[in-house]
Amino acid sequence: MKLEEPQALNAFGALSQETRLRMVRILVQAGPEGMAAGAVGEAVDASSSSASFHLAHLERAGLIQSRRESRSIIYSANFEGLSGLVEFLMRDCCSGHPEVCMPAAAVAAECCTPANTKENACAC
Amino acid sequence: MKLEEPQALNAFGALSQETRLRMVRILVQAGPEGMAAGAVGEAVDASSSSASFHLAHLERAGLIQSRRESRSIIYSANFEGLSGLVEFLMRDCCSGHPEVCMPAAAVAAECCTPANTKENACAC
DNA sequence: CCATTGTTTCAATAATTATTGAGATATTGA
DNA sequence: TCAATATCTCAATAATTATTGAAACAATGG
Repeated sequence: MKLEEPQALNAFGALSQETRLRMVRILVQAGPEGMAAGAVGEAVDASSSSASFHLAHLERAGLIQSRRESRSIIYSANFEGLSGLVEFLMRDCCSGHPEVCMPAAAVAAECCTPANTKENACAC
Repeated sequence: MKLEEPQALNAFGALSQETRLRMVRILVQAGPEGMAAGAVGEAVDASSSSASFHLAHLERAGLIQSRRESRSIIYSANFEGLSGLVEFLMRDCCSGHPEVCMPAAAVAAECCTPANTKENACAC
C-alpha cells in the first residue's frame, strides 16, 4: 500500500507512544487471527478506555484493523499498512539512498529463515 | 546502528511532525555535505528559533547530526540512524514478518538503479 | 575591540495529545 | 425482555509539545 505523506505522519505519530508501540508488537505476534480489544488492553496494562483510545488511534493510522466477532472487537495487525510505512521511510523519506536500503535488504534476507517460512507463505 | 526502543520512540516522534519530516527529506537530499541551519529553516519556512528547536529534536532522535563550520552550524542526515529505524520497524516492531519484509526487499532492489549508484558507492 | 552574522536558549503562551471515570451502545444467553 | 459482558464515547483534566519574540552566545572581518 502506497502511503501518502499525511498518512505517514499519522503512522509515525501512532508509533511514537509506548503503549501503542507495544500494542502493535503484540498484534503483529498475534498474526491475522488478532486479539480482542480487552486482551490487548490487558497485555499492555491499560484501562479499557485508554486501550480503546490507543487502538482507535492505531486504526486511524492504518497500522491495525478491527472486526466485530460476537461481543468482542478483534484487532489485528495491518501488514499492508506496516510495510507501507517501511516503504515510505525507504523511498519517500530517504530517497532510496543505498545507505538506508542496503541494511534493510539484509534484514529482508534474514526474514526467510525456517522459523518464518514455516508459518507464513514466504516466497523468498 | 541497533536502535533500542526508547530511541525508536524518539525517532518516530521526531518524524511525526510535518516540519521535521520535511527537514529530514531535505537533509537526505543534501547528502553528507549537509546544509546550514539557516538554509534548512528557510527551505521549510520556519523561524530561526523554530528551526533550531526542530533540528535539535531530530538530532536528539539520532536522525541527523551537526558540525560547526565557521559561523554556521551544518546539519546532515544520519544515515545510520535512519537505516536503524527501518531495521527496527522490520525486525523489532514487525518481528520480521515476511509480509513486511518482502515489499521492503523490493524497494531495496530498486535502490540500485544507475541514478543512485552513480553518486553513491552501492555494492548491490 | 566592535559590529555583523548565524545560531541557540529561554520564558511565556498556545496547541495538541493522553488519562480518567462515568455513562452509552451493542451483543448474547437466560 | 433482562442482566451480563465487551467495548466505545464523552467531558474534564493533566501532560506534553510547538510557537513566538527577546535576549544570549559564538565566530568572523574590519
